[in-house]
Order: sequence, then structure tokens, then C-alpha cells
Amino acid sequence: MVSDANVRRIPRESLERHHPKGTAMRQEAPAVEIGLNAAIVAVLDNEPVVHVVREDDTGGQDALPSGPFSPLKHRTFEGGLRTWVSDQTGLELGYVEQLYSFGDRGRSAQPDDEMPHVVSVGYLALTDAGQIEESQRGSWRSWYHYFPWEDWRKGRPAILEAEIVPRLREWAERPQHVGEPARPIARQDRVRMCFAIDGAAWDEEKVLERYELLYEAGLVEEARRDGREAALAWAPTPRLGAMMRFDHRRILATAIGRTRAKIKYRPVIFELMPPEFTLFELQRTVEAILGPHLHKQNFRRLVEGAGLVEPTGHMKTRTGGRPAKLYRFRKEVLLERPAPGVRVKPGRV
Amino acid sequence: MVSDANVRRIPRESLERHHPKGTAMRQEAPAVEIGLNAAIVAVLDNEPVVHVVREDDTGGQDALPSGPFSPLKHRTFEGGLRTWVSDQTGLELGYVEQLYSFGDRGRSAQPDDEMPHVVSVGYLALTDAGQIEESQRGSWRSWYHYFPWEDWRKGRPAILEAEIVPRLREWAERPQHVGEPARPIARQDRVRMCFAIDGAAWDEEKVLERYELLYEAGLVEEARRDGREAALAWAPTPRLGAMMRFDHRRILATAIGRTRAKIKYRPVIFELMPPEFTLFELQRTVEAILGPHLHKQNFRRLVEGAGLVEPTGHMKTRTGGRPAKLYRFRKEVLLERPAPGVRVKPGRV
DNA sequence: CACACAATGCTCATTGCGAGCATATTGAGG
DNA sequence: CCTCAATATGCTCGCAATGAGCATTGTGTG
Repeated sequence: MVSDANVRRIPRESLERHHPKGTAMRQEAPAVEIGLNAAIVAVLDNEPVVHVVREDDTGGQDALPSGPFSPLKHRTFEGGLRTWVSDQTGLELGYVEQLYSFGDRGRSAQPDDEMPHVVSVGYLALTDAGQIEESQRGSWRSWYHYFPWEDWRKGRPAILEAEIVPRLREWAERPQHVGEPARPIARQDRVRMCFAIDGAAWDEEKVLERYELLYEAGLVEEARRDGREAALAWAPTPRLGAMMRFDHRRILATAIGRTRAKIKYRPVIFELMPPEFTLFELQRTVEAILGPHLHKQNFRRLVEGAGLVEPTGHMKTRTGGRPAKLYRFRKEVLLERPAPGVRVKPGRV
Repeated sequence: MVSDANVRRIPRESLERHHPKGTAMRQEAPAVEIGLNAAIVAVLDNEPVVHVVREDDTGGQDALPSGPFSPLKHRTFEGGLRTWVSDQTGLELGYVEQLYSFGDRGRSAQPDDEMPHVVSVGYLALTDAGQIEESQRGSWRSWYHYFPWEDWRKGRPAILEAEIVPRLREWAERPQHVGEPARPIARQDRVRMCFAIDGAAWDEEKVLERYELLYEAGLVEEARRDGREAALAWAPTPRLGAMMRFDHRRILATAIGRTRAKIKYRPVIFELMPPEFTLFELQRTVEAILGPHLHKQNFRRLVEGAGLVEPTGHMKTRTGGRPAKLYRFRKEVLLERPAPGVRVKPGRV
């Protein structure tokens, strides 16, 4: 337990900056600690992987690299994040983007809790797998290890019909707890939309919505850990993906959803590629991120036609067939089009 | 000045939760204060407006409704925000969405500063203008009051050629300051893309990029207030939009950009509409948000064809011409399409 | 040297969308 | 009542983007 002295009282003048006209608010605001978390993503051997830190002393839960934000040392969140990641993993991040700030970390904290409150700011970082050294490989895990139901590369994952959908259907039919916020959309419909049942289309971007639904229904281990009531009512459930520390799986879900959305309108896919690549390698990388197979010829037409790439003049010979032209990212596309990206249609299966 | 006692030291055990394996980090992290800020948007008489609080005692700067996050009172950020807004303005918010967390508030704080560090979490809220009472009208201002260059409803705003572009061109040609981060994209190209010169297309979603460019170039008052070096080198510049308190204009820029992007793939436009409306009223609202004129017949085809609306059976007669059918938002569309929205193509002029 | 395997080139039907013409209904003014 | 201005609404045409599939070109291998 942390002593009461750690709950700092913010002086009046600080509050005044918020409410110079003296509104009704008078209470003092305790300070909080800000945790910076990075979901560092790469594509390694056609598998989307995320960097994790194993924590042997806490039952082997995986965690994202993270550390507290210190305004005395870090000028910006992003700067602080880069410092932490560099210290903890040795990686120098390239592309970094803020995802979301979670105020109800792990949702386990009670309002009267005396623990210093921790707020999570999640970040997405994309890295070329070529940077990963052999010795570091063990620290990277497929993101489908944590979200098996998101992996549609071999068709609809069996875990959906076998484990998830029946339990969600049952949950949807149970009466809601009193005090639970009335949702504008019924449970039934949320399940239908999120998990593509009864003819609804699978939307690969709804990663977070699906995870939060499973959490609400008490079907992921984090819900049980955090003591959700709904979870207590449950018979033992098979492990639906690997648990992570704190709210890190939620942050990772946000990261996956954002990556899947973003490659469609920003050329961030090239952050995951080596400097030179064949068009088919590019396609495999996109498929690793999004899921199902794309039409090869059309993918080529799309990418070339959009001016996203240009040939380097070199060839790759060991393709197993005819040699392939090597391409590089064509940076000028950023100056030509307002929203360049791999505009693959959602809802393919 | 705030006494040193206000810089709370976080105890070791708190840090340990971040770094159980004992990495190299040992310094203590001071706590920070989290400010919640709301950009509350409505469309009033075909004008996009934002709720502002006037602050007569600080030179009349406008501010967004805001208040500190208190984990003791607020279970979530969003809950805290709703409480603050309700207390300060009497508004009960409907649609609310988190925008971004700004760690370098106002960018004026130095790393060695002893002021309690304030982090801004910005939110976007959308409201039906019908909720606004007559007496409250004075608290709402057109968002183009703060961003005149964003208003393309009467064609390309004159302020661009007259004031902005020439100064930006000059700024782009000046050598960068030493110590300034080397940007992957040259100043010249950033100006070109952001402000649609030399044949580049105007991207109405790049609101934040444009504001940040003007800030960097020292052309908005906030930059001068915050003591940017670049700004000091400048001869007096005409007022480019109205300044706001702290980083509120940056938050508003984020809000505008997000709104413009979001109505294209989520039916949030209906948060701004009364329960019944004509298709032309809907079009005017979209145009207020996005800018230029849309083709009336095609807009109708788009909206009806996407199943976004359904006729109520009622008619509106005082249209100035033939009476118009009244429509309502068709909620079922959420269950049918993965990303329903007013899919207007960007880059129209 | 034929074959398997990929890479690459091209066609064709369908759809989506920009643009404009045409018609239907009102209220206002003579 | 009649005409006109203004708006609502319906429909067509043509181009561009896209999904799907066939055909051809090069390499490595047995």
C-alpha cells in the first residue's frame, strides 16, 4: 500500500487555471501517474509480431514495453516513450503514433482506491523486421497469439464457432446487470456485428470492439483477473488468446485495429518492409496484417497505379519461379495524393 | 510559483510495476495533472459552432470547457468530462469521443520547470443545435472564427493568398534553426501539401497539420505567446484567426479534422441533426462541416442509396419551393454495413 | 529439354460516381 | 387565374475504378 502522502493535492492556483471564473468546482484534484506503453509491430516471415517483455515473476504474463512519463526528463510523450523503449529493449523506434489514453487502467481500480492512479497512453510503433536480430527473436510474438479469432488467413477461425459465438449468444440473452450502462445497441446486435454471424460481414478493423465485448462478457482472462461480476458467473472457459499484463491486451487490440485501418489511407505499410521488396512480398505483408487473400494481379495494378512504388531496376531471382522486379516505396506519392494507401476493400472473405 | 512540495515523488514500488525486472531506470517520476477538454460542436443556422467560455479576466481569450481529471471522483475520463461540462455549461453531452492526449501543453513548459505539469486530453462532442437555448447562443462561436482559412464554402478563402501563403513561403526558405528536429518532409513540401498551392489538392481533413505548420512558422498568436524563437523574428502579422487559451486551439483543430474525417465512415452527422430533416438540410450540414458545395442530386442518391435515412412520411412545406420529404436517421444501417457514412470524395473544390 | 512455378500483361463485365437534363410542386406577384 | 422564381425530385450518360479470370513470359529443376 502506498501512504496517503502520495496523493498530492493540487493547489488552488492550479485549479484556477482551469476555472478562472470560479465555477462551482472546489475540490482538489489528486495527481496521477502516466504510463507510456508501446505496441511495437513488425512482420516477420509473413507473421505480424509484437514486441513483448516476459515477466517470469508474475506468472509469465507478457507485457508491452512501458514506463512512466516524467515531465522533468521528457519534453513530450513520444520522446519519453522512445527513451523507455530504447532502454528496455535496445530498439530505436522509427514510425510512432499515439493510439489512445485509457483512464480506467485495467478497470480494477476503485474510485476510493488509495493506490496512485495510473493512466495508460498507448502508442503504436511500426518497424522493419530486418532490424530484428536473431538473439532478439524470442521477444516477438505473433499478435494472433493474443487474438486467435482475428486470424482469417486460413478462412474463418474455428475458435469462433467452437468457443466464442455460443458463449456470446448465451451472454446476449442473459439480462443485463442493474447499474450497467444502457447501451444504445442491444447485446445481440453488438455480437452480430462484431463477430459476423447471421450473415453480417466481418470487419477486420473492429479489433477493439471485439475484445471489449469479450471482456464485458467475461470471456477473457483479464476480466476474471479484474473481478468483473459477469465473469464470476461463468463456468471455466477455455483460454481465448493469451492474457497480457494490466490493460496491455486492450492497447494491443487498439494497435491492431489502427494498423489495419491506417494502411488503407496512409503508406505506413512500407514502415514494415525492407528498403527493396517484390510486389508479392508486399502483398503477403498486407495480408498478414489484414487477413484474407488478395487478388494478385489486381493488387499489383492497385499499388503500381496509385504510384505507391517504383522499380529499383534490380531483380530478385530466388522466387521459385520467374524472377521478380524489386521495388521501393515512392516517397513523392505523399506530395501528390491527399491520402495514399493500399486501398483494399474491407469485408472480403 | 508553486512550491517544490507539489512535485510528488512516486515511490519505488510504483515504478516497479512498470519495471519488475529492474531495468536501468531509477529516477523518480513526478506526478502530473490531467486536464480534460471538450470541443463541443453543433451546426447552428448552417454554421458549425463550438461552445466556448469567455474569460474576461485574461484579455478575453476564449477557452473550451475543461477541468482536471480526478480519479477519486471520476471512474473514467469520459465520466469526468461529462461532469465538468455539465457543471460549467449545463449541457448534458450525447456523443463523445476521445481525440488525443497532448503532453506538451502549450509547449511553453520547460523540462526544468517547477510548475505542476499539465497534460491535456481532448474530446470531441457532437450536439444537436436544437438543444441550444436562446440565452446560451452567445457561448457558441463559428469554428471558422478560429480557423478562417478552413472555410471554403465561398471558394478559396482570400486570407490564404493575401496573408498566409506568402509568409509561409518565406518561412520555408529560411534555414531551419539548429536543434530543430530534421523533418522527413521539407518545409517547402509541407506548405505545398497543407495549403494546396502549386497545384496540390486541398485536403479538408488536414486541419491540425495546417495549424501546427502555422504555429511552427510563428504565424499564430499562440506561438508568440509561448515564446517560439521563430515567432520573435517576425514583423507584426495580422491576426490569423482568434487565439484560444492554452492549447485549446490545437484541440479544436484536432476536433475539426476528426469530425471531417469521421462523417465519411460513421453516421455521426446525425448527431448534429434534429430528429427529422430534409435531405437538403442534411446536405447543408455536411457542407458546413466539410466545406464546398456538393452536387445535390448525387448527394441525395448517395444518402438514400446507402440506406442512411428513411422517410418519416411527413413533409416540410416552407422550403421556398416544392415541399420536401422529411427523413430520419435509419439506425439499422449500423447493423448492415461495416462503415456507414456520408462517403463524399475528398479533394473537391 | 520439358515442366512446375511465379511474375507479369491484358481483357471484360460490373459498379460507382460526376455531371447535367428534365419534371414536379410550391409560394409570390401581377 | 396566370406566370415566374425557387426548390425538390427523378433519370440518363459517360468515364473511372474494380473484381475476376485468361494468357504469356522467365527461372530453376529433374
